Amino acid sequence: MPELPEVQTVLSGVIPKLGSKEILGLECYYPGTVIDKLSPQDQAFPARLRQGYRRGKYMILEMTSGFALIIHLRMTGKLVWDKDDGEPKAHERAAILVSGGHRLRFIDIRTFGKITLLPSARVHEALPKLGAEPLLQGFGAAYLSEQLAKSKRPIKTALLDQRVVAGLGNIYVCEILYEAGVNPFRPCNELDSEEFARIAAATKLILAQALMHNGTSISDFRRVDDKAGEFQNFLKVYQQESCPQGHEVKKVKQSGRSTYLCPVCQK
DNA sequence: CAATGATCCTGTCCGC
DNA sequence: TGCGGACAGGATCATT
Repeated sequence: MPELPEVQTVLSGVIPKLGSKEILGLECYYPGTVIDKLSPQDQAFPARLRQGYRRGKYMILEMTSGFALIIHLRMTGKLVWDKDDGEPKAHERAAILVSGGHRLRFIDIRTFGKITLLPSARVHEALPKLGAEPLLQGFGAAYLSEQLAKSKRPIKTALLDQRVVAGLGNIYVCEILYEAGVNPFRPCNELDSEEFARIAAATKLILAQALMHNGTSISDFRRVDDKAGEFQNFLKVYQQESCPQGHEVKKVKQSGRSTYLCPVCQK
């Protein structure tokens, strides 16, 4: 599922495709996929891309017209660069039309993904409250400890909370906690500063490695050019039978989600 | 306020 | 071969 490394990988592919081409419009083929916050007389198109950036799992495309698109892939969303034959493909919920006969197809089997069109000045208020960017300096052992030291929540649940850390999902949280040697069920308030430090370091390490390998193609994640990521080849516990030490990996339900862990390596 | 559960949705896989 | 059910899980909203 698209988490920070996958979203960043998709965005890094989208930016050069749009390049200096003209963005002609935004079409919606499934009710609710496009959230249009403009009044009818507003002119968002045509425009060019001014800048594209990521915040948590959100992609933000700011256009020269002063308007912006916020794109969230949720679970099955994909952005596919393709020739424009004027027809939406299977599961295509929306499309960004581009000059030169191309379109960026928003393909999303389970329809949870969203594209929001709004004035650039309102992007900040339109995004939900998000925690620290895990790859930036503000995120570290001190931040995690400050955020979580008093919480009784299991550490895994806390790391999935986008208000604490922006961009983590089920796959990377499982991998991070294995790397840190911390059991996902441990309550946050029972973790010591050394364990918070290991979790923070593991977060940065795992995300950097995943980014280097263009994300994880579990199920059907693809880049804009339809290439798969490669980090699935480096997973140590998620959907694995045994950990690198040869211990059996356990799969257990934790607040409705599958948690993969090695009970021997993770204390 | 914190924690849990339901909800949205469809393709895939498993057992019978 | 077909069918029902479990499962996948990000984010939001409702409930306890």
